[in-house]
Amino acid sequence: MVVDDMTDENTFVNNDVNIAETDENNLREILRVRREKLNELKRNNKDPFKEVKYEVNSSSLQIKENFESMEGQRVSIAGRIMSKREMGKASFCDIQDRDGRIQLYVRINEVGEEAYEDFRKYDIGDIIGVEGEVFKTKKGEISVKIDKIKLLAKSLQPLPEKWHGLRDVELRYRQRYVDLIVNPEVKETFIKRSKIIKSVRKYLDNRGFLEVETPLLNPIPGGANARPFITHHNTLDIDLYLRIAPELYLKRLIVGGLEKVYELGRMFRNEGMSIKHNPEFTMMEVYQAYADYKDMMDLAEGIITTAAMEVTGGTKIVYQGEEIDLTPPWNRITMLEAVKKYAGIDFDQITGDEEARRVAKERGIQVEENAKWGEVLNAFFEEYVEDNLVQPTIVYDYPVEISPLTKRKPDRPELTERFEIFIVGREFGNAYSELNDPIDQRERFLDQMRKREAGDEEANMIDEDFLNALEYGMPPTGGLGIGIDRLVMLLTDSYSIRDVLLFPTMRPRT
RNA sequence: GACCCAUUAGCUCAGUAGGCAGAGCACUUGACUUUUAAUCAAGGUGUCCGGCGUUCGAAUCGCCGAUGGGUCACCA
Repeated sequence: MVVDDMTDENTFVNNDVNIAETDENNLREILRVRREKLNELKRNNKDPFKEVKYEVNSSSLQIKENFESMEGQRVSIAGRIMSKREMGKASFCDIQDRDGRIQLYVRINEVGEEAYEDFRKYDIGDIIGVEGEVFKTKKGEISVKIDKIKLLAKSLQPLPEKWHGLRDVELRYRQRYVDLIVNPEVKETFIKRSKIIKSVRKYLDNRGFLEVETPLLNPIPGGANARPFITHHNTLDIDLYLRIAPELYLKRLIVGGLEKVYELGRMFRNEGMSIKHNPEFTMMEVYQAYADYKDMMDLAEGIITTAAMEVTGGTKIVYQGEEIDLTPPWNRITMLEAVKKYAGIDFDQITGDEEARRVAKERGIQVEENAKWGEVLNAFFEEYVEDNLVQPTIVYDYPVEISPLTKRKPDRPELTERFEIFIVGREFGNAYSELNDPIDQRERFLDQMRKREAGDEEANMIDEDFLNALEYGMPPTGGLGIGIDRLVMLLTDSYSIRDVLLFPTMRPRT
């Protein structure tokens, strides 16, 4: 908007905080006082919200790290007031910028009487820009002796207590902005998250993988067993699903000849929430033509250990009190061996679905009435094995029944060339030699369809276009998916997925 | 979805046997020109998550509900 001749802007702008909106009379004392301060600033033509820019030439960290060379130099910095210690005609306060905190020394002689009186009214939480000289106090704290100070934004809400910070988990998730202001370790976690994602991208980019973007809005959700979110497009008048996995699109690109592709992005699954599950989460999937699942094992180790190195400086980490050694190579064990080891049952000796179900019944393992051999094997794996896989372990050769998109082992068609990565008893990745036989893929889809008709809402739907793509010929291909949120949890020692999501899904407050 | 736990001042938390609702920080006023959880003096905090009930009397006991957390189930 362009307004000419705005000689008296008070004609256009209500100078006071909107009383009707804030219902000032009903505000608590602590909130009312700050609004009154703002109104007074406006009356004195010092409305901080009219400031548009502040020239900053240093930061708290820069000053602290380079004190020797910067002592006595003038700097211009800005940040949020986090504490104040007033002593009459001189004061100390700490401001916080993106790098941390630094102490300011504000003296009436330096800033002048009017500015000093204004400063005394500034609140913890206000944002200021200051200029002054770098020095060290008697007690040895690196500080800035201020001679110019400007209020850049007024904080109308009091910050949480300086000592305990914000502890209320619900408030921390709902008002992450406050959490970030007062809990430094939260900021640290999200900086690490960003580094991990950068590291994964860099690792793949350096190896010639092409980052691509495939649709989030899918006519047919595929690539995983999960219930999707449904939405509607008005112009096309069709329901669309939010993607549950990018797999089928990425494999179309392999058919198209891109050969080495990956996508790192948000997935959506309309399922339960827990410390490990959020309805939207981030996953990386990578596909490489002419490679197999063994290649994907090496790739997975490389991606994860490189991220660990970049974020923690090593490959030995501690997660929730447990020492984890990510140094490759990781343990590798077949699912059959693992079940034999931890459950004491050799599924190689069990022939047929019926016998498998009988063994499950004996052990009190719940399986579907018509569960197949492979499904029973998987049930045993989940019940007996997973929790034991604390150190990084690659479990491979999964049964075909639970792997509808995976190539069979040439010598054992009831098994597939698939593996999952387990660390601290949790799944971190899933990979396989991709099924590229369109005839077999159609059979697998039909099998999934039968499960769907039997009431399994998570079973795959038939994706005819994907089958069509396979019919053009997809080279032998290795694919790998890594749950990024879980990786971030592992490398930041976070207990809950909500601690690595800036804005976790919450029920709206009424 | 089931079960368990939590909800008290802006924040962090006490609270009782069912009997006037508390502390620290923050805030207000005053003192203080090198403090750092600054200090000193004085001062006001409130839908005790909501509703219903029991009771002379409920923050406290009961029931229903809300939100969050945890465990389990499903999943990555």
